[in-house]
Amino acid sequence: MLPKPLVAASLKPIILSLLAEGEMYGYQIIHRVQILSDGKIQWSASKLYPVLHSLENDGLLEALWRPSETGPDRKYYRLTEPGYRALEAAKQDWLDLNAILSRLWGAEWALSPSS
Amino acid sequence: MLPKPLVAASLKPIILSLLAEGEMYGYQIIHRVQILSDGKIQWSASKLYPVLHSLENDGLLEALWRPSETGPDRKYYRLTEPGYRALEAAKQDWLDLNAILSRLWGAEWALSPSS
DNA sequence: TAAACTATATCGTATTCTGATATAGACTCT
DNA sequence: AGAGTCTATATCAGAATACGATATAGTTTA
Repeated sequence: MLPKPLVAASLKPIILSLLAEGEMYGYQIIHRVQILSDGKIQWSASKLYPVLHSLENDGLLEALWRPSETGPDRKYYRLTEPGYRALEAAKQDWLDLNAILSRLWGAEWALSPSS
Repeated sequence: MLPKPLVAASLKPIILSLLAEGEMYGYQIIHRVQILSDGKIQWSASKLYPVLHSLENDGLLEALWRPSETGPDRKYYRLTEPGYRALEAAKQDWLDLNAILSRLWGAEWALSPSS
């Protein structure tokens, strides 16, 4: 399990990244992140849903209800155009911070993205 | 300026890293971080001091007052042995998170630390 | 002697987080 | 049919955290 501040810092970037790959619903995101992170990140529903609502409110996501074949309806989210731009900005922030840390932790920490 | 959650996530790791290079006092840390980050991270005194106290309380830092030639006394901090270990743990956490993000953002984001 | 700068410290509000709880559809079992 | 479980979204209230404002105080400048 990663420390709380790291989990908090990666929350929005990860949501945006997952949705950039295709639409997903809340529970699905939680399970996907659990797998993706080898269990190092575990989001609760009460953590995820308010963030989804706030991203939707900011116009970065849009939601659509779809029926499930095996349970209650699901609310699928997908990225809007501003959402894609926010994702690029988030990547750049991460790049900036890694650059700062690489000044402290040495060259082997430096990322060299093609962008 | 980096987003608030990223600043929060990097706060303790950066403090530990700076002090691993030698003892420093609060104001000095604030100025150093400002330079180090090209202004992308700007800590206020009211943000830094409580964190220094909490790290000291956790036994990761120890403090010693020294006179200044040009103003009020300064409280210098240095890493304790647990502090050095906490720094290594923080680096590992960062490494883990970058690995997770690299699964989303592609191979060019992967760090290959010698560790 | 007053203003400006350095330096540490803390308070009280504001914000953010999250465990607990609510709602509800579908499925299983007896 | 009723009870229990699982999936799924949603919200609230207390807890934890963040931070602007403010306080204290020594030194320097004017």
